[in-house]
Amino acid sequence: MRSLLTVTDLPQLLSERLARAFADVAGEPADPAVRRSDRADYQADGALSLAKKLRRPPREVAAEVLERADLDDLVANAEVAGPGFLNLTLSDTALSTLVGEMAADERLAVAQASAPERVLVDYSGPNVAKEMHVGHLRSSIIGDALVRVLEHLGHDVVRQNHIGDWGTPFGMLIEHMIDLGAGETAHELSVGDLGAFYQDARKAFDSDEGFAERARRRVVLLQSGDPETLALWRLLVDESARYFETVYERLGVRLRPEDLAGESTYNDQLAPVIDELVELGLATESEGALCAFPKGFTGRDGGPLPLILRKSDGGFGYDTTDLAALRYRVGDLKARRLVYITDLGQRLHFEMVFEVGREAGWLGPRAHAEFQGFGVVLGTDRRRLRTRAGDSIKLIDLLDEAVRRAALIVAEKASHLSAEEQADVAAAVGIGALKYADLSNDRIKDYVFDWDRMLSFDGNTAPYLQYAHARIQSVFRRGAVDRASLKGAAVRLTDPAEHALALRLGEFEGILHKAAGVVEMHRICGYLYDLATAFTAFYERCPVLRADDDATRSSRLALCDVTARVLATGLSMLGIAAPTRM
RNA sequence: GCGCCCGUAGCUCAGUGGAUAGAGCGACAGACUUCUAAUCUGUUGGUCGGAGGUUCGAAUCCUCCCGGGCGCGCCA
Repeated sequence: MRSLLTVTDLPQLLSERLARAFADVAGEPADPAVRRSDRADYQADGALSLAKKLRRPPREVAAEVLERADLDDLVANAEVAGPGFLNLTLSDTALSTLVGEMAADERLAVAQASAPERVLVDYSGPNVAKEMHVGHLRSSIIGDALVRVLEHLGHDVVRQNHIGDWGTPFGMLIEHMIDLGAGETAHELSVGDLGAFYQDARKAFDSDEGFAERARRRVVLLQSGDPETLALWRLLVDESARYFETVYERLGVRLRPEDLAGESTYNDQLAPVIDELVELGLATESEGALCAFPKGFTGRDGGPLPLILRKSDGGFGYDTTDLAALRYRVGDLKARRLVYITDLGQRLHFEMVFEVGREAGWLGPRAHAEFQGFGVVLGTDRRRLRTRAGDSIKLIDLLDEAVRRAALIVAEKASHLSAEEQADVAAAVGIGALKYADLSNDRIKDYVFDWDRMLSFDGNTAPYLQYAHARIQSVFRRGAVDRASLKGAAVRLTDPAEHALALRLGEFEGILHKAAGVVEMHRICGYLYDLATAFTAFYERCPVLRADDDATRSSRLALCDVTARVLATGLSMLGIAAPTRM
């Protein structure tokens, strides 16, 4: 039987304890269905469905479960209520023990996975020589947050930045680079003027037949491995990669050059992959192209829907590349869980890729792939976020504006800080607000982008959480408290607000597991907001530095310390900084 | 045409089988010689898009309909 010393996930702990009793009563495993409750700390609703199965009165079943459950060390009060709910109130001593465990541990008693899983996360995926936009923002920060949580939980994470670094556009891009000269190209790309570079190349391609012809020839040279062409291509890719790095650095997304695994990575695997699919009988000739028809997908005409393995002109498209990437990730990188984070528009494509992967035996018992898509970013007019001219907004412009707006607020409200500190805080608040606005919404839904709302210090925003964190820090400063000394502090909960705060603290670990499992970072956001709310209620009611006696004071300081660390750790899981002064 | 996703308070969003559906903003009324008022307290506000169904119990599961978005063979 697990105790508070090994588990800091309260609902899970209660669930485990009750599960034994439920199993005894049911004669087989039965879900206790533990939930938060507004009538107690938690409620367990499992007796109702179990009663139905056993054809017994629900309250009688609930009472028997309670009779058999071993909850004495955790629960102060447990009773059958309503039609057969079990209302559970945690004991203050149990919660004190739990907070004490968190206070004494660097990791806030969040366990590392005993059986780490190799998880591959595919995210960000910008295109070479093209500007990054809001779509890359979502993929980048959701992926980054997922990676941070998985790593914190002790998993073995492989990041893959599947950049667009191959294909027919590179003919025109390389020719445009030749026209500009390498030096000028490097300059344009390094200063982040990729939009102009790409558009100029496109313009030349569309308006100048001679250029278009050169571009087409250049594609052939590129695909045939012409050394000079490859060198030019390499330059283009390297310059773009450098640019991506500066954006990631600015955003606080921890993608590195070694995480790059663009489409070109799989060039020499395309033919072998096709050979394997042919051998397995999964490839079919159709309309001059070689196709795979995964089971269960139909097209406009009601016929089977293909992935094009080899185009009728002999070339390869992204279907083949994504299949090769899948095979490589499972076979060579040994990933057991693969998470793809792209916009929802690509769902069908990836579901088809995964189905072929299953039919080919790459996926199955040894590995599974998940498509975790996200919705689009809308303006306050409820239409896709764009510039007034109708272009997609450059990601870097968005970052600049976030920090600029935050700086105005900081200058007004934190004039007591030095100019340098103000700049740091503005960056943390601006970028944090931008990321939090995205992460705090359900990934699958579209969300409305609104500067005023995301930068507000009220409500479920990054600035509110950052401020809550900074306020706690100021308590330590004001009281000249050595936080290290709080590690062994005895926690005593007396006020209901302390009890409520401790409950929320005891849910941290479980939230991380849940968020990583279903790739829903907004669960972490909602949790941190609840925690901050519980803290401010505590802070309003319970004097800390002015507590009546030393024992209460040190207990409350320990609550402050653990809360601050959960907030900072939680925000860091989201890739958001928590300044100590604001 | 077929498929996928979304529809919850005036606005922005939580809540996916449990008790009276929650939060922030807005509006209204309060609380600062501050442990940081960048905060907090209270009031206001909902036929959970609609109609059937399953269930002891449905915002949540099923079916149909309405509205919005996206996708459906050689672009990614």
